[in-house]
Amino acid sequence: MDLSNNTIERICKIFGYLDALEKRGVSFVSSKELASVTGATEYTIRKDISLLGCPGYTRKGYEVSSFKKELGQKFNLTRKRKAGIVGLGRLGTALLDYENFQEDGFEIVAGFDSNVNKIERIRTNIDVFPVGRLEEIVRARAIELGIIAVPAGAAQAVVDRLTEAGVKGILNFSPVKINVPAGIVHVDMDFTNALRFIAARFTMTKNNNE
Amino acid sequence: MDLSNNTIERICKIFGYLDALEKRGVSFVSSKELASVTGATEYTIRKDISLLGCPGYTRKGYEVSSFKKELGQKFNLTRKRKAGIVGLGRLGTALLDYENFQEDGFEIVAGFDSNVNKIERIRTNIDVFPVGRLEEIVRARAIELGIIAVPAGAAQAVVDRLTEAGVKGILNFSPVKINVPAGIVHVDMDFTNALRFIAARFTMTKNNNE
DNA sequence: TATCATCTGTGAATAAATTCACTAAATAAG
DNA sequence: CTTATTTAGTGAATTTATTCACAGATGATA
Repeated sequence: MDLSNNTIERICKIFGYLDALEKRGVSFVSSKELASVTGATEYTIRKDISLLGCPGYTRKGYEVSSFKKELGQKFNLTRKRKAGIVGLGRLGTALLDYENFQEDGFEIVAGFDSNVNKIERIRTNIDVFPVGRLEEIVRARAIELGIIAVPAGAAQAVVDRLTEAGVKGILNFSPVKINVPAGIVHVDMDFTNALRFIAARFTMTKNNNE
Repeated sequence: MDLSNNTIERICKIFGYLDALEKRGVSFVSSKELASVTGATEYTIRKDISLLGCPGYTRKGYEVSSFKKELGQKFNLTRKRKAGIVGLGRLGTALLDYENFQEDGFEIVAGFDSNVNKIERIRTNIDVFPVGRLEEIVRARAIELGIIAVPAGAAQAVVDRLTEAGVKGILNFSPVKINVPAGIVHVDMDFTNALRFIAARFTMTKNNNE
């Protein structure tokens, strides 16, 4: 199977939506509804789903719980993934206790910071360590995902250490481009860049009379 | 001018990189270097830039400061944009003091929360208000960008109020799909979905023997 | 000064992604 | 029971995005 990033992104959104539908007790969902959730068209959604080989039912749509289950299996979204957060500033500590991670199949099993005093002051249920113990803890706890919330200047060094220690994916909140070895998946969450994108789109929008 | 989202995204990344180069005193940058920063190829970068009509110089590349200046003008990235944050939980308060916003042309001029007690406890230099005063403050301070950091259930109502009050762009940190009126630009920053995307890509990666 | 290497710019070619147009099936309505 | 409506599935057509191939330019080198 060789799916494009766009397709995978849509499927991930769909998975989250199916989860919400399931909790609400909804049993079927149409490609049209999924289209509106993902921002794609119903054609694209049906193409995506047909690539996965999941069945839909005429005049009903896709059966929520079995569809979700199948996506979970196909993309290994059922098993809990262990993650560690490096950098426990304002953002890092906020992420430590971000409830949605825990609810949605991800488990934060460690936090790291270079400032030992800060570590002692942090009040959280999650174990926090000095960054010197990063490799040790990543290995010991089989951490698969690294979440980077350190300042820009420290990001690449953290990436190198995380990947060296065996992390397979990285979610990067630092506002710099990071280099990861081949085979390591990473996603950048650059807040400033997102705001810039929005501002840039202002100027592209019709009837823009600023 | 009619640029694709992909192009605008690359341009935004380039703008940020140019800013960093300028601070380092670098005067020229090649399409190859910009390609590695954005994750695109040098061909794509040159196409993007040629769409904008910015000049490059043979055997030198693009002149950093004039290129940055021109991008700033074309996309209105020079003027400071005012933003407000709604929802002052862990994440919202972290964003209130996120230094990079201030450095990069965005100014957080207000925070809002529904919990009045919480508002009194928050220690920050930014003015915080009960969410009841949202429309009033958005209008009074000419806030253009809304940053949403409220729980999922409250997100759509906040979107409606922000857009009604005249906000032109929204950065959504809540993990639900929001509906915005036509003409309003928005970007979703769904952390859980980003982790899901990474996990899903694990299964697509070659030599994946988990 | 002649040659070489490098870098942009861009039309053409290719590849990728999306949309269309239509079929088939199943439920609902009359 | 018949007809209309809704919904998935999918090959073909279209559109969009990327890459290629190469011309043109300029600084470096010998």
